[in-house]
Parts: sequence; structure tokens; C-alpha cells
Amino acid sequence: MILATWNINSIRARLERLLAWLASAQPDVVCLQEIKTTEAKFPTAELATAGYRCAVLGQPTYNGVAILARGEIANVAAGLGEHLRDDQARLLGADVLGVRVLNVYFPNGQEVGSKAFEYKLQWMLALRQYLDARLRPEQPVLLCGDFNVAIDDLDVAHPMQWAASVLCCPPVRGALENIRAWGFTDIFRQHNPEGHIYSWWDYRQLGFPRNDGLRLDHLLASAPLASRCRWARVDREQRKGEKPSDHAPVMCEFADL
DNA sequence: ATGGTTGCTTAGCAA
Repeated sequence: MILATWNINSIRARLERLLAWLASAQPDVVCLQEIKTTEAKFPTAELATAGYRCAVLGQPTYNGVAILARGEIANVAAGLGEHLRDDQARLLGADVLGVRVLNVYFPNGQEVGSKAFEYKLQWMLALRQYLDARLRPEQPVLLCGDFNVAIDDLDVAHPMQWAASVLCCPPVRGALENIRAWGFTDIFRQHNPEGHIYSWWDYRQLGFPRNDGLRLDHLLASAPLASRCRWARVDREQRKGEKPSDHAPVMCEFADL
């Protein structure tokens, strides 16, 4: 099974690119973030024609996540439930090919010390509580999406410039370690231990041409799933050309699924 | 320190 996670930064602005990429990359499962639209305006028909079923958690203008799959999508669950009650569309869980897939779009946090930053830390703590309450690390679980966190300095082209930012600062990295400690392996890092492979480049300041990027989009797998991972890579081609998202897809393959 | 770019929605916010 080939799975991808991609912050597409508006699915309606990127639909033609998405359809062309699905046809060439041939993923079985795709987790999208920042679809920036509602269920009603989601291009369900176009994706069905391309061979994908969709589970969508939408919101006007901001956020929004969706899971696309060639097979059945079952037991769809939206949000963090009792662990964090709000109206931001940031988490969608579903069973796909025997895997519990959790598609996440973490809050960015804007500035350290801001209300948005406090919300980010609260959201991350609630995610750990959600995992504790609903799932077991002995199950095949994949937590993937845009985490808005660079796990360590191997995920950052210029670590000094970002050390104090909402993407890298110690409280945020600590909150991510708390989530990882539930029972996840960073399967991308496992297969790319040298680091310095990025998934996001700012639109400004020639971020991509300079490869001034960060790895913010992650694939975290529980042990029984991590052991099946054959490879993981970033599809940098999708950051090139006309009107790219500021993120590239991160992909992996699992054996025997 | 600020601004640089993009998308949604149409001025300002979020990233």
C-alpha cells in the first residue's frame, strides 16, 4: 500500500495538479490538509472519476482535512472529541486497508506567547489524551499530516534561524515528543537517517530555490505498522512548476497491505 | 525590525 500526506493549501486552487499527481504517483491512500473548503464544495465527483473515495472534514476559508482512498473508508471520526471541543477542522480518523489512519493538521501557533501558541500546545496535549483513550500501540496506527513542528535540527536547513520559532521551540518539540512516546516511530527518519530532507518551503524569500526548508509533514507509525514500511520519500517535484502548494507530498509504502 | 508570497474573499487574516 502506498500512502501520501500532503498539505495542498486549498484543494480548489490545486485540483488539476492533484488529479495529475494521482494519475502519475498512484497512491492508494492520500491524507490532505488545508483543503480550505467545505464538504459541499469539495470535488468529490472529480476524485471519484479518478478512482478515489473521500472522507472530508471541511471548514470555510481555513484548515480542513480529507482522506482519499481507492478502497473502503470505514469508521470515520472527526475531531478530538471530548479532549478538545472547538470548530476547527484539524483531525480526521478512518480505517483504511486495516490501518487506523489519523490525518492531522496541527495548529501553526503564529507567534510564541500568543493565544494561537497556547492553543497549539493545548491541541497537542489533547491529541495525546485522544490516543490514550481510543487506541493501543499494538494496533496498526498511522498518525500523519502537517504537524507544524520540525522534530529536531536535522529537519531544518538553518536551525539557528528557527530555534525560537513556533515550529522548533522547546515547548513544541516537547509536546511532540509526548505524542511520539505514545508508541510511534518516525518512519520517514527511519528510512532517511541523514536528515536535511524538507517538506515545506516558504513562498517568500526564494525558499524553494535556496532549499531553505523544514520538514513539517510527518509519518508516525505504531510498531506493527512501522515494521512493514519499505521506504519513505518527499516528492519534491510537486513543489515545482506553476502554482505549487508550499508543501510537497510525503509518501511511503507498507508491505502486505 | 520589516517584508517578502499565497489563498480565501474581497480587507484582512492566516500561514
